[in-house]
Amino acid sequence: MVESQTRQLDTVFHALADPTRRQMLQALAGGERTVGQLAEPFAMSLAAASKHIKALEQARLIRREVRGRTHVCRLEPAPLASAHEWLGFYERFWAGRLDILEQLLRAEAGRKSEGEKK
Amino acid sequence: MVESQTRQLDTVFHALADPTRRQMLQALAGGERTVGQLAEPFAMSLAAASKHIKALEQARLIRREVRGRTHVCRLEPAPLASAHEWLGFYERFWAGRLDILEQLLRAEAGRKSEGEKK
DNA sequence: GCAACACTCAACCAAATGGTTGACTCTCTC
DNA sequence: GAGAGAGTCAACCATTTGGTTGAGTGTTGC
Repeated sequence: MVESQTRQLDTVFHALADPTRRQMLQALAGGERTVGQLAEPFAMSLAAASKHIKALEQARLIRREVRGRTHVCRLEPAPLASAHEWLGFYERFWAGRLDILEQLLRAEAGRKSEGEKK
Repeated sequence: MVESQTRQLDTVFHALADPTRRQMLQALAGGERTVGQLAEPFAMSLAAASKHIKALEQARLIRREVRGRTHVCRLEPAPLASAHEWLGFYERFWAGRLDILEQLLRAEAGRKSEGEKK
């Protein structure tokens, strides 16, 4: 299950590594879109766009509902949350420096106000 | 510059899409590591591991300092922060639902405790 | 100064990626 | 029911990726 989580991150980060797919996600942030609508902004064949959409689908970043002859896609945010959480682990490395700075400032402030017991 | 940011996200997400490279980052979260130390846990040649390290370096996720014959790597968190921030845009999509759920629960609780003014 | 060490580099290979085109399957509309 | 529309599928192609091995480059230590 750690294994499967690893694979999930593999496919999610791989899906996010392509600018076309990231743009598609941003389009979907505006609401449901058909395959045709998602493909339209790009200078590539519909088949190529369809492959990108499939990659997003396999990463479970989107879900597809077939309505008649059109396929409507919508954002499925859970894997994005996982990726966000994974990155959050490293937050201390870019925020941590601020924390250390803060500690130093507190210590400095503490030394200045020494003796004045609350 | 939007262009360059896009490319940066490309390389960062691509670097993160590989489990070997993610493990290397986690090792580096524990502090500085040499190329040999980073490569050691993996059942692959040093040359292969070196390529992974170069991928991390090109994504600016790590920095390398040459000390004599050893190359010491350390985490460079800024691009992780960018990726985290990019994902953060979608937070409303997974947090929003929880908000709605929360509202429903509150409404439910409110209905149950109707009349019992605090 | 020479052998071992810590790596990188280059050439090579198989598999995956990202694109194309053409044929095919449904579905809708007239 | 025939044609147009929406989209997938399969075959193909060039490029990239992720690995290998073997040789090469500095550095260190005896």
